[in-house]
Amino acid sequence: MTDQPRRRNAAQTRQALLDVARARFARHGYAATTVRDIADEAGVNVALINRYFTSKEGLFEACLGMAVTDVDRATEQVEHRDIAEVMARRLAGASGDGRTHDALLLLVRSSGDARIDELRRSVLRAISRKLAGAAEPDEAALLRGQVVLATALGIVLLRNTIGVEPLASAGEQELREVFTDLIRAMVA
Amino acid sequence: MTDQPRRRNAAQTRQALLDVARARFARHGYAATTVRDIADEAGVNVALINRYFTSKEGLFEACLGMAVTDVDRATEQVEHRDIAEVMARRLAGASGDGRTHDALLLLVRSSGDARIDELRRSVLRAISRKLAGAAEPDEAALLRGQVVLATALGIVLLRNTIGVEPLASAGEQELREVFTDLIRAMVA
DNA sequence: GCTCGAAGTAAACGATTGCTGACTTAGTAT
DNA sequence: ATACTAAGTCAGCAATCGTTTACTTCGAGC
Repeated sequence: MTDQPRRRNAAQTRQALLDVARARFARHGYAATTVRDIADEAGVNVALINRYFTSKEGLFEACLGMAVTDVDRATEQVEHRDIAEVMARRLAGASGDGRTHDALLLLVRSSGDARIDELRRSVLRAISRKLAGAAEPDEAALLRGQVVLATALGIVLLRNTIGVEPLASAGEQELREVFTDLIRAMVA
Repeated sequence: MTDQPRRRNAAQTRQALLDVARARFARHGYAATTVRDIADEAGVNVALINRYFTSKEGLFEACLGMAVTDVDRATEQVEHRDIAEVMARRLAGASGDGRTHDALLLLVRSSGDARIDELRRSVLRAISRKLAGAAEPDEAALLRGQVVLATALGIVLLRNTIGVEPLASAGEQELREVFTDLIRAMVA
């Protein structure tokens, strides 16, 4: 917040739209999310979505880009052997840690556009490569990395979006324990 | 097929709608699926959806019910200690085995209706209870069962819906191997 | 203080959504 | 053969969707 809160600020408005859209796309999916809902929650006029992002799909793609940036930043300085530990901590984090969870959820949501879907696939592959725990994993290791990724996605789904007990309100400690066991069996 | 194919057959039409709807709801989600799409693919008039299922949500709920029946029938005569093996085989099955995969996918799709969501949660809890491998699992065992369920859901998502390689075209043998390892580490 | 471009607003557009009611057709029982 | 009911059709409703256009308002630079 280096600049004082101007009432008219394009960058700020753009960011507000991105934040709201990301959360809603992640939690309810693309089709179930309305541009009017997004604009209203962001306290912004609907037309600005098209002005800043061309279309609803453009906004979705921008959200995906932001999520990718988040994932990259969260993993770039982490040693391969520590990835699992970091992911366990993020996953087990309180439900309030929406950013990480939404980033993962976004990666399983589709807008129906083939080009965006391909982008999403490449990101998922990149993540599973890191989860495989090797710089240049062979196919078998990559497969196991993707199974770990599948578990992470499933956990976020069951825990945050659907809210299945006791997983939804499991403590960070015990969840991390289970996830660590899993990783040891899969990629260690 | 005990009765000859009459041209007008309510039960047959109803079932055709159910089959198509289940596949589309599972693969594209509730909101992204159109009643007209369902009717067209089933070769049936749109109005019949409302006649037989009251509403789009009614059809969705009926699909969920059918999926529940499928899951029950697939697990009722299986010993607790064999559940994992059975699930591994189903999961690893060819992508053509749509029924099992769609049944799982349906359980992570929401229509937005709170009552249906609660039904869905109870089904997911029941499955994870079986996966926990004990008749009366304690909370810790139940949690691990839900993590296994999360993995299964994530795998179907990545493998069938999104199509991430090499998971999407992994052979039944190797996938089953990995999943068996996972279960051994989680609930064995 | 005036101006001019950027930021934001309002209203409506065409298309599509789920759904309904009046209608037609097919099959069966008498 | 005829009548009656169930199965299926058709056209259109009201609501909502994403998007566009013309407009108003703010705020910085001269």
